[in-house]
This record gives sequence, structure tokens and C-alpha cells, in this order.
Amino acid sequence: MSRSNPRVLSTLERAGGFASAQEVYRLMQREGESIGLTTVYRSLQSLVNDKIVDVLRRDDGEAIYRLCGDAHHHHLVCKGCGDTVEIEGGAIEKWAKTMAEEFGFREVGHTAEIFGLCQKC
Amino acid sequence: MSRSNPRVLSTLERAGGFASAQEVYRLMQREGESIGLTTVYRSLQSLVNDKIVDVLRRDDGEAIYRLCGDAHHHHLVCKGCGDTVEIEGGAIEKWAKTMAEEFGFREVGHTAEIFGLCQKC
DNA sequence: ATGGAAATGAAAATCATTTTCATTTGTGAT
DNA sequence: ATCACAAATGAAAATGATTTTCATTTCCAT
Repeated sequence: MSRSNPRVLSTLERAGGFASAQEVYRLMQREGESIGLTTVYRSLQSLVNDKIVDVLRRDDGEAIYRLCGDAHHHHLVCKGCGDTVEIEGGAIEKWAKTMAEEFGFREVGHTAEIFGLCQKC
Repeated sequence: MSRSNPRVLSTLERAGGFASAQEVYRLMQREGESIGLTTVYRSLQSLVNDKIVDVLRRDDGEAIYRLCGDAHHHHLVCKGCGDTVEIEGGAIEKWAKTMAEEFGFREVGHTAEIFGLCQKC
């Protein structure tokens, strides 16, 4: 086990609450912080487990970490610029619950994401 | 430049219109087809360019290719045994479309998956 | 101080994907 | 049929993010 290094979270915040592990690492280096890439990965991982940040994927497959607000939400992601909008998923919650019940599933969770090109792109 | 090897498309279809490059490759191998991994990647790439398939990302970052225009479905996956049920997502389609329009997004796609424990587990 | 648990990071391992490059195949002109 | 050249192929190497290993260091509680 390992707890998150607080400097990692603070750097992610400073990055606009949105960055890849490599970016967080480079940022910390540039700012003269002494930290290893491994620790950055581990810290982000741990923040994800604690649901303090969540993780998406760029088009190129790189994982990007972002501070999440409190409520359960979904994302509308631009394939072009990566811009992300947090959206409500009331319809999804109901759908997931209905489907799960229909097939007798318990302890149900779900993922849902919408992607496309935003106005600018 | 290179055109898509038709056997790749045919295999992707046979896979349910939904698979990663590695999976397509393994499938073709298992079926005794002689093809290189490189060609599989190139063919899928080319199919994406021609907008015959589109590409999403799994949670683990692996790219998955799927025939577009395919009446696509979603999955209900058991966390215990991995059993998967294909389900309809009518409600999702509408939700995705509505949300995307609201924020002015174009060329919209989406992913959605439900997971939980099935009756047996 | 002392021992053990947790944290750290350098280096190696992993894995999907891309690039390189030499070879093979297909095609059209002669 | 033969020649010439473009396109396709695939083995192997390169790339790049992420994970694992493991030896070392830091923290605490006693």
C-alpha cells in the first residue's frame, strides 16, 4: 500500500486539475521538486482509488487525471482538443438500474462517456 | 499508403464488430490465417481513415475498433466471472444525442457499460 | 536508540503500437 | 513471357506509457 504524496495532488490542482502522469512529473521537475516518476504514478493511482481524482483517456491512449467534483457525473469529451464538460447522467442511472435488475445483477456500477468534436474543433 | 486487407475487416465483423487489434490478430492466427500483426494494425488504421470503423479506448488504454453504423449494443459485465450480456441502449442513445447537442458537439459517439455481480456469483 | 512498516525511486520489465527496411506480390507496358 | 516499378507485407527494432522489482531511506511507536 501507499498513500498519495500531497505534492502530487497540489501539482495536479495547479495544472488546472487536468493532466497526465508524465505531465505532472515534468511540471514538478521544472519546479525543482525532487520526486520520482514511480511515485507520481503511485500517488495518482491512490487518488483514483480514493475517488479524489478520476481518470480518462486521451485519443492517443495516454491516461489523464482530473480532480472530480463531488457528485457522480459523466463526461462529454472533445476528440479534438480534449476539452471536457461534466454532465448529468440521470437517464443513465435509471437505465443501468433497470437493465441490471432485468438480468439479476447486484452491486451495480456503470461507466458512460460521450465524445465528439466541440464547436471550436 | 496501404489499402486494408479484406480479411481483417471480415474478421472484425466475425468478432461481433468490436475488438482490439491484438484480438483480431489472435483470432486470425487461431483460424490459421497467415497475416502479420503489422498488417492488422495498418488495415484497421486504414479502415478508420475511410470511416468504415471507428475507434474507442478501453479502460486499460487499449484501442478497440468497431464497425460504424453497426446497430451497436452495450455490455452488462459480471465482476465475478466475467460473464457478459449484450443489452440494448436506447435510452443512452437519446441521452448522448441530447447532451451533445446541448453543448454543440458534432460527430458524436459514446461508450457505456454496466458492471455488477451476476446471480451465480 | 531499535525494529518494523511504509514510502521512495532507479532500473528493468511489460505491453500496445509504430517505424524501419528488406522482401514479395501485383500490375501494366513492352 | 519479361521487365520495371509501385504497393503490400511482415519480422524485427524502436517508442512510449505504465507497472514491477527490489534495495534503500524515512517514519513511528516502543
